[in-house]
Amino acid sequence: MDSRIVNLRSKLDVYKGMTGGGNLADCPVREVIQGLNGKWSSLLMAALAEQPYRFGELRRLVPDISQRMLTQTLHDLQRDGYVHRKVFPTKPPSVEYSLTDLGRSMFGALHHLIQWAELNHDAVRQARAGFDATQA
Amino acid sequence: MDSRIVNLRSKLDVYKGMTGGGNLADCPVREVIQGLNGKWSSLLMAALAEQPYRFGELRRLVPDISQRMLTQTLHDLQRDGYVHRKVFPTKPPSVEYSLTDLGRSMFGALHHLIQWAELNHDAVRQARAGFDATQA
DNA sequence: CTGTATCCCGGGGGATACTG
DNA sequence: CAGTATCCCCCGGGATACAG
Repeated sequence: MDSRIVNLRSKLDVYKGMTGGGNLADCPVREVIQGLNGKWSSLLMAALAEQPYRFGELRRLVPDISQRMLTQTLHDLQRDGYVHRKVFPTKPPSVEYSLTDLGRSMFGALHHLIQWAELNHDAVRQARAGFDATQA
Repeated sequence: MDSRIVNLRSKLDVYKGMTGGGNLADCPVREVIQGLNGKWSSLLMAALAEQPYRFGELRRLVPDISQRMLTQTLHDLQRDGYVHRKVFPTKPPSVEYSLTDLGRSMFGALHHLIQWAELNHDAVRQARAGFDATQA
């Protein structure tokens, strides 16, 4: 069996998470991808991939995030199973956020994209500049 | 030199695209990542990774995208250098969209995330369901 | 210290109609 | 066929104030 045959499965079908007639509206892959679409999701994943952090540490680490969005993004990441929230019943209370196994697994994939962006952001910048120049 | 030393470079620093005191506000990696944050960007990249498509073909391929967002998303992807737009001066005119080398390179990285999503969306779904159950 | 609760604004994104 | 143009709505996300 030619391995190219395998590759004939449409990348769009892979995206849809199903082959052929699947309804694109509610497709599982899109749900997952959009969970990372927030302004701060991937950044916080990168931070927590480094080590567990407390709430205040994260806030200092990412100075331009609002308290509201930090809470909400962590909440969303926890909901999707990427982040574990551990409360220490001290006074005043402290909370530690860390990646779950699922979160580390997901970041392994996300990391490729981040590394690509680091290596190629110059090319993207130039593409934008060139494109904008012609549109002027 | 211990290879673990290399890994000591903070994943957050990698994300910032600079080490240490970089300003997180305007960091190149974030710019690139957010270029893919749109609702339709990654989906269209997946489609065009398969093969070049004409405008109308894409619209039929993704029935739930509005004409406006298809135009705009393709425009944005072209601006970032991922997509090439080729006009055939026929009557009526036809336009073909395809990935550039940069686009194919970027999709190579994005593909990891899409594949991960396909393999693990069940786990994410369950995490969400479990989380929502406790919050009820 | 770690959050909610409100208020508010800008922009992403849908529906529809019109043009080359 | 492949777009623009316009209108409009919703919600992501910031600022601020309050609470356990």
